[in-house]
Amino acid sequence: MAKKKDSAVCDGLCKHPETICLAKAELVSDLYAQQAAGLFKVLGDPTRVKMLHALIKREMCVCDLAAVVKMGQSAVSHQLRALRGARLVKYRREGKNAWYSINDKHIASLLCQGIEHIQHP
Amino acid sequence: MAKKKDSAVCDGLCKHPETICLAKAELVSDLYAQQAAGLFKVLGDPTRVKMLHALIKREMCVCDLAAVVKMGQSAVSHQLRALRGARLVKYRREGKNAWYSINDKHIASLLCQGIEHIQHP
DNA sequence: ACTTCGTATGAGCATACGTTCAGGTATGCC
DNA sequence: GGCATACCTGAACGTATGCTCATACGAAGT
Repeated sequence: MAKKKDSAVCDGLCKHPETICLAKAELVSDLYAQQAAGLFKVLGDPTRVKMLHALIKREMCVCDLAAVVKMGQSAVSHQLRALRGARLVKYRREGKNAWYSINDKHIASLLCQGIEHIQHP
Repeated sequence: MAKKKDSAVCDGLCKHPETICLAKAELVSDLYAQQAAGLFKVLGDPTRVKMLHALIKREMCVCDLAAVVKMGQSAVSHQLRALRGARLVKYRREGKNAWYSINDKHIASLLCQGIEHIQHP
């Protein structure tokens, strides 16, 4: 009768204890998994993909970006905040304008790889 | 008085019409942005990052994966469904077990690049 | 100083996501 | 056949996400 199923199905060892042991030893840490997921999560929105894609080519200010991705200035600003938080973009103020650009070449590469991937099924 | 602000701040042309024009011309299509975001979104969860990371090294069955990432079998199965949906993993059945593995080398590379990136601030 | 313009921010709301719970479907063994 | 095992699936629930609206802030221009 006693059924404490689910996570205890194989009670930590299942049929393949050595596989589990090896995999556990090589597993990314919780922290790294969390941070990597955080990075990908920020890339995981169509609006942000478009914004970043546009910023790869050239520095742009907020209202230009809004025009390009056809979204409200507020929405764009919120998304830029997310991108800033993840250090994917940097910005500088010049008078009334804020100029944004890609912070890191690796980010551009990551994004492009993702876009390329979906084109080769 | 009349205030139709926000997306119409610069009414589509702002101060930098040629920038906007160029950026619009080079912008990724809605479809590609959507799909790329979809790909990154699937990568944007710590549990799935761990699962994929483990699957890079070796093929594993569901209950092994559950043990490794310390989650319920049901949760893992749901996540695998998402990974299957995005074609990030493939699986084969062998008797009672379902063996999962990474579907594509590009995915492994993408994931690793993400993990590496967070280690080099 | 007052207004205008570009941008940032907070509240509110609808939707999407991830986990758990409770069954449901095959497959293998007695 | 009957039962246990390995996995899948749908509903439910709390939380997170993305957009809009309204407003606030700071730098010009008058």
